[in-house]
Order: sequence, then C-alpha cells, then structure tokens
Amino acid sequence: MGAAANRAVTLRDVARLAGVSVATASKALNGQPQVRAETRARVVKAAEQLSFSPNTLAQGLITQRSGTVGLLTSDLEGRFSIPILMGAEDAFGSDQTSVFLCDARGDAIREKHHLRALLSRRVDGLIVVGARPDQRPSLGRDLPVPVIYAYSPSDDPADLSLVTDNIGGGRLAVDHLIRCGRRRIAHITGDPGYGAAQDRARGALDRLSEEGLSLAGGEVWFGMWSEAWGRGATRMLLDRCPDVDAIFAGSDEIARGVLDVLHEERIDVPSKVAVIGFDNWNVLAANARPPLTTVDLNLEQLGRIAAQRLSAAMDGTLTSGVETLPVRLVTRESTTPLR
Amino acid sequence: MGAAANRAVTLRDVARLAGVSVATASKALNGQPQVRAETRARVVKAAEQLSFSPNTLAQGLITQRSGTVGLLTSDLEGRFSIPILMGAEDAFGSDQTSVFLCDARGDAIREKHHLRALLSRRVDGLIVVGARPDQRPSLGRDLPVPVIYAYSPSDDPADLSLVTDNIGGGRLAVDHLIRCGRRRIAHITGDPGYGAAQDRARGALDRLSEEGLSLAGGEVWFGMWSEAWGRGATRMLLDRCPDVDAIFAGSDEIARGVLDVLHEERIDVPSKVAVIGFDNWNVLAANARPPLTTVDLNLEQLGRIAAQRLSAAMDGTLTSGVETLPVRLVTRESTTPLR
DNA sequence: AGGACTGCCGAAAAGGTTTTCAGAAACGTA
DNA sequence: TACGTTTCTGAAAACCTTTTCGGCAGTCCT
Repeated sequence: MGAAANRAVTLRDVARLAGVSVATASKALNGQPQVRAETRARVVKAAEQLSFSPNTLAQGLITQRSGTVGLLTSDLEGRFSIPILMGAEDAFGSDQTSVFLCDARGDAIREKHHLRALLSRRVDGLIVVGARPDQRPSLGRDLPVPVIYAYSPSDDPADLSLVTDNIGGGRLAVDHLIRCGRRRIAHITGDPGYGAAQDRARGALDRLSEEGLSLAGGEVWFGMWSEAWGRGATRMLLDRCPDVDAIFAGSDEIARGVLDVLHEERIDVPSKVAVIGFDNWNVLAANARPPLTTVDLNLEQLGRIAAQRLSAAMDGTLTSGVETLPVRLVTRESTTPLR
Repeated sequence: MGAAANRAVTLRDVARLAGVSVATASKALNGQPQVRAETRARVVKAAEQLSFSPNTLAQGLITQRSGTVGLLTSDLEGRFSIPILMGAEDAFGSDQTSVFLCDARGDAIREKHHLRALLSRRVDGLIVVGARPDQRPSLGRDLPVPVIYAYSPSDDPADLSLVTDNIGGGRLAVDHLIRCGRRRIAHITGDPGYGAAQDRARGALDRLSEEGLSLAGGEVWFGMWSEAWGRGATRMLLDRCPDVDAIFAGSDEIARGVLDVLHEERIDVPSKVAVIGFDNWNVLAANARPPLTTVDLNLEQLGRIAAQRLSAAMDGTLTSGVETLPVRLVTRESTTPLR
C-alpha cells in the first residue's frame, strides 16, 4: 500500500469491460457523435468503475498539444512574481492546461537550461515573468511556441509584453493628493536606476504641472527601496520644506519609513500631512499607522491577462508590442481631504 | 518568425542525417554501450546540427516515468509556501524533473480537481504544501504515486510529513534571551488556534522552567498575528509588568508592533528590553528599528528535503511519519547581552 | 428486389521514443 | 575452410490514445 496501487488502468481496460473496442471507447468518452447513446453510457460507466483517467502524455503525443505551458520566472522570492504567477495559474487552471514552474534565479544560464527542458516537454507556450519592471533580453524569435513577457518587457518589439502603468500610477497618486486639497506635494522614491522609479516620478510631475504646481522640496528624492531611506529622506525633507502637506512615496516600504518619522515628529497623518504609497504590499500597507493609501499594481490581473493572451497566441492570434495595464488606487486612512 | 518555426525535428530526422536507424540513434544519444564510437559521434553531430531535443512525452510514455512532479499548494499568496516551493523547485531543477504548480486556494474541491489533473498527467510524485502549520486531511492511501506533505502534516500517520520545529524554535528564542542575561521574559504571540502558536509557547515555557524562571506578565499573551496586536499587547504588558527585560514575539509582525510601542515609550531596545521575533520575514525583520533578531524556519531547506524524500520514495524507498526539521536563530541588533 | 443511405462500430495507422532480439559483419581459432 | 565469437546495427514491438476509413446492418426509396 502507500504507493503503486491501481496504476495502469488504460482505455483498453475500459473498452474490455464495456465490451467495445478502444476506438469506440475513446469516441464515447470524448463526446464524438458516431456512437449510440446506450453504448456511450456503458463505456462511461465502465470508465467510472475503473476510475479511468486518460494518459495525457499519449494524448499530447497524438494531438501535438501537451496542454502545458511554462512559467519562467526570474525571482520567485521577490514579491512581484508571485501575484502574477497566481493570476496566470488561475486563468489556466480553469482551462485544461497545467503550468510548469521554473525559477531561473536571475541567472541567464539557468534560464537557458530551463528553456531547453520546457521545449523538450513540448509546452504549448511560455510566460516569462521578470524580476524588475525594466527591459530584459528576448528569448529570441525562432522559438517553436508563443511567448508572453510579463512585468519585464522584452527588448524585442516583435514580442508581446505586458507591463504595469507606472506613469499612470504616479499620475494617479498625485491626482488623489490634489483632490484631497494638497498643494505642497513631495515625492520620495527608490533607486533611480529603476525604470519604475523614473516613470512614477514622471507621472507625478506631469499631473503636478497640469495643476500649475511643482514638487515640494524642489525635486524628486531618489534613493533606495527601503524604510531607512524613507526615514532619512523625510527628515531632510522636513528640514528643507517644513510646510509640506503631502508625501508620495515610491513604494510602501519607503512610505513606512515616512510614516515612522512623521509619527516621531508628532506630525499628524493625514490631517497635517497626507501619505500615499505604491505597491499595496498588504503586510506593510494595511498594518501601517494609519493604514496606508497606496497604488495597487493589479499584478494578479496582469497574470490572468498574460494567460489569456498566451491562449490566444496558441490558437494563432498572435500580437506584439507592449501592452500597458492600468493600476488602481486603494484608499485607506493615510490620505483624506484637507478639511 | 514569431511561432511555429522548427517544430518536429525528430529522432528519425537525426537518424536519417547520420545514416543510421532510429534505434541506433537512440542508443547513441543515450550512451548505450552497443554502438561504435565513430557511429555515436556521427549521430551526436547530426543531433546538434538539427538542434534535436527528444520528445519527453514519448519518452515518458514508454519509460512509464513522466519526469514530472506535482506541487500542490493551498495558498500561494501566503508567504510560507513560497520558500518551500523554491526549495523544492531548486532541488528538482538540478535533477531532470519538472514541477507542475497547482494552487488550490484552500478549496478542497479545487484540490481534488488539480489532483485528478496531475494524476492524469502521470506525475511521478506529489508534494503537498499546506497553508498553516497544522494537520490537514490526507490525500488518501491509494494513490498511484508517492506523496510528501510539507509544512502542514497529514492527519494520516502512514503518510510522510515534513514540518518545522516550532517547539524547538520557542526554546531557541528563549534560550538566546537567557544567554543575553535576561530573566524577566514575556511572550506575545498570535492566534491560539494555531498549533504553531501553542508549540512555540510550549518550547519557550519549557526552556524557562529549566532555568527556574516563569513568564513575565504571568502568562502567554495570545491574540492575533498582527502588528496591531503586538502594539496592544505590549502596552498592556508594560502596564502590568514594567520591569520586563525581554519580549519574545510569536511572529515578526507582532515584533514590529512591540518595537513600535517600545520606541514610543522611549524604552531602548536592546539595552533596556530585548526583542526577538519569529519567521525571519526579511522585509519586516531587516528593516525594523533596530533590525530584529528572529527565528528562521528554514523553509527553503524544508522544500529541498521534501524534494529529496520524494525522489527517494519514487525510487522505492518510502518512509512515513512526521519528520521535524530544525529552525535557526538569526541574530540582529534587537538582542544583546545585558552588559 | 435492388440500390442508395444512414448509423454504428472496429481495424489500423499515427505520434516519437526505448528496448529487445535477430541478423550481419568481422575476426579469431581449429 | 569451417565454425564459433564478438561487435555492431536495424527491424519491430511496445507505451496509450486519437482519428480515419472501411464494413456491416438496417432503412428508405423507386
């Protein structure tokens, strides 16, 4: 017991039990029309009796479709891949396709290796989930299966990439602050080497200038994606610009640092200064004091759409270019109208 | 371009190009001995020229081994599954087995569905990753493949389960605090409905009583796994027991709340009160003020071992029972010797 | 009654690989 | 030269399913 019990119940067994040929059994189970209702019932019953489940390998061999896709991620540990993965898995799960998970750990060699393995397994398609929202090298044009790039766009415009709208996100954040009646808005964000940092800042600046405003503190405070930087930058900001009435943080981590210092300085949030984060990283945003208004990247949705686009591509409808998906504001208590 | 380029290069093609039969080609590529070196070289060259990769489906069909395993997780979004998943994926990745990822989202129906699909795909084994460190229902004894339960043990002792040593973790935490010279140690933890909360508390109490100590505050402060509870409990604790010199928090989230209140009350950590967390959730622990000493669950290791045990089981060496894996102390700055 | 349909079923091929076994070729020995 | 060995190669079966196509009854029409 334990293992190796009822292995090897095959269509032949079902056919034998039902007293028909394998051909008829197959047709009966697959809903093919050329089989009498009574016969079909007999086969179905036999299949249930033996708890038959068709060998997908054999099916794949003949239909030339494995019913599998590869999910090639670069950093599983990073929190961005996970929701995308979940969305994709979910979208396929309802389908009859299964998902191969491969983590390349940011290593190009390992990625090649996994790619080979996946192709050898005859996956019907690939989703490549990047680690950062910046361009990554394409897997190449001459692959035998369609590929979708999620989060990190491919550097080849002939590929189809799905990314989050960071510019829109920055705009959305500032727009919300403006609607809350804030006018002296600062922006503290992370590593300027990240396209996401640049884009969010650009969106913020765009929206500000539409309103005839400029940044409190004079410029964007680039730094690192950490609480510590959030704290440090806030102290400097308060020094230089004590009348700031809103801070747009480039990530929830940074926002936590911002909140921390404001709390320390007995500056009330949100009545005195409103704070908005980015990422909607639940453990940080929801547990903050006060709970943090933030921008949600809709990553799960992104994963789901990636799966849909891939399905379409597998059915022949292939598109290309970069598709930008909208982000979404999540309001909590760290931002309120000024009075 | 795009898709469907070089599909369908098969062993037959390789054989033809090398001027041999498919049988010899197969043997040549698989390192079978009964083939002349010169012939083998010719075949290998042909295979490379055509960039041949064997159809794993066909291989699996005949060898009765798909070279795949199923990873059945209950909550992908939860942070515990991920490292386990990574560890398992990593351990298999170096092998030639690929991993099917299935997320049941805590739904038994969906789990059944995924299970069927995986068996239909003829996986060679299964790893079931639970959402909480408590017992979960077994998948059953009459499965055709071996199963390993990770994190959540199966309720059937005939299964093999791998769990983290929460008792040992509690003991380890308190031991560390004692070594730091603390004597008035309190324990604030989460939902008492979690076995993990009970176990960690038990380990802590055991170690305390060995030292002839009892808990500061009189008892374990059970509550919720949240920062807010960490804050609330700490306030109550300070009220009742102002001379506490160490707090063992049942999770890093709780520890963050603890630190927050201590900071607010101008009680220095670690000189006045030492704080230790649990989980080593990096974003919380490393960014805390001060960085948090905590207990690491070694989940990635757990995943790796699960993969090894599964490989062994697939090779016939099947074990059963609950295997408890050690946890590990990660010291940062929130705990130091008293003087 | 003979022919054309229709409806249902089964034999067989196909998909790509591994493995067994028989046969061919080369060689050594008597 | 005849025979036994050794070394290599290839034909064919097997894995399990799907799909095509031919066959066999039975039915309807003329």
